[in-house]
Amino acid sequence: MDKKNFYLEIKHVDKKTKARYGILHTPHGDVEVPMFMPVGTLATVKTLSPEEIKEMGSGVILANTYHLHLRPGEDIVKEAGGVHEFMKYDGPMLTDSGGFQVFSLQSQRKITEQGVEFRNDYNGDKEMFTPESVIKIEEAIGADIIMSFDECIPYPVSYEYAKKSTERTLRWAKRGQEAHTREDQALFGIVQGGEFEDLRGYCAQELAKMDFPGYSIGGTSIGEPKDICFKMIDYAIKYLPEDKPRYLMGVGSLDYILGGYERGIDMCDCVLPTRLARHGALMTSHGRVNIKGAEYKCDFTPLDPECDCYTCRNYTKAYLHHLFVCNEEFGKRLNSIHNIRFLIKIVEGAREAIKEDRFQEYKDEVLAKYGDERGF
RNA sequence: GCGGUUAUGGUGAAGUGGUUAACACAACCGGCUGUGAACCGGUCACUCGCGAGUUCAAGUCUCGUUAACCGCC
Repeated sequence: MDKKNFYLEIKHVDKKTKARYGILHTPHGDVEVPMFMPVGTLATVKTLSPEEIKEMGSGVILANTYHLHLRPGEDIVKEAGGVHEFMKYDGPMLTDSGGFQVFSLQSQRKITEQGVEFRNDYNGDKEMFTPESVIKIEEAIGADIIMSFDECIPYPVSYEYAKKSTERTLRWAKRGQEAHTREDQALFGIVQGGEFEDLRGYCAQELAKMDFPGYSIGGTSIGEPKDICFKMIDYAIKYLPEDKPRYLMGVGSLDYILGGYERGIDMCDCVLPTRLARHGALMTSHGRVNIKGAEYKCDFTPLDPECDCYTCRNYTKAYLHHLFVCNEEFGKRLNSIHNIRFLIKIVEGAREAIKEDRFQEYKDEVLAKYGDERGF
């Protein structure tokens, strides 16, 4: 990886926490960290156009190697000119490797040292993902940041299994790194290790030795308690190089996001805001709003008067309620615009707070306001 | 006027005389964390048109009655 193409420029570290503010330079532009990345599995953030995503202030968006391999196939994405050209998004992009699908589709696959066997449900073919083949697919897709092929270890899990799996994930990281050829893509290593301090530490140290341009912390937000998630970060992050970006995978509720930033995380992603939006759960400055509720039928006020998004500037809760009840696509879109913007605005506030050495206060204030038991 | 058919929640309806009246939609309330997710879960008929009867036991059988629909005068 050419250092001129991709690097993290740390501008400021919060005096009282490990939170850091910086600029991540990528082949498709510079973005500020810490940041939140919306998920666009199939080369689309469901219901949203690239213009809408940009207007929300989103830095990077994700796509998924496993899903794009199945449909339409990486060769078609490559023929289109790469994922940016394919979906007409010229900002930075990241592809997840399919490691999470090894976890979420676990009933239909078999893990071996070589890789993961699975069945292509669209044509019935038996296929195998290996650390090398996944990198090859990610190169064809062409995102700016790509992930190593890993196994996302379930929670809870035995120490023996976590150890075996983590060692294998490390070998896979090495194999992926050796297979990676494109100079304009940053390949991240992924720290696994379950909830075990020694395994997390060992995995982080071994990955650090391999000198990746960035590091992910994986195996998080899969049902483990919050304190365990934070420990998994702490166990790993002290061994990760300061000057490289750290990506906390799959984390999307406010307490986890801000808790991650507090510990030195630079980027995280989650389907939560977009999925909640499509299912009618909206994140607002006065708590969660289930827009399908009958109480909004005649509520002609904006969803969140404190929000500057397109939805809140133009539409009422009564209208959003109506669209949801009628299962109208436009409702899902307006809801998604709002939830992502809401989250990104809080992240923007976090960046400002870090610059002014008041991240702790900001976090406490935000969580006191939104992050209660019915929070998000 | 005569003969026949039907009658079960807001709706569409299941329901050999035997616990708690199936299921679906609607309604109401939740959930969703590197998206197999326009998804998933919960609540919603102390009662089967009405009235008698038979029976240990009736939404189910019998009689009467009312209503709707279909025939025939």
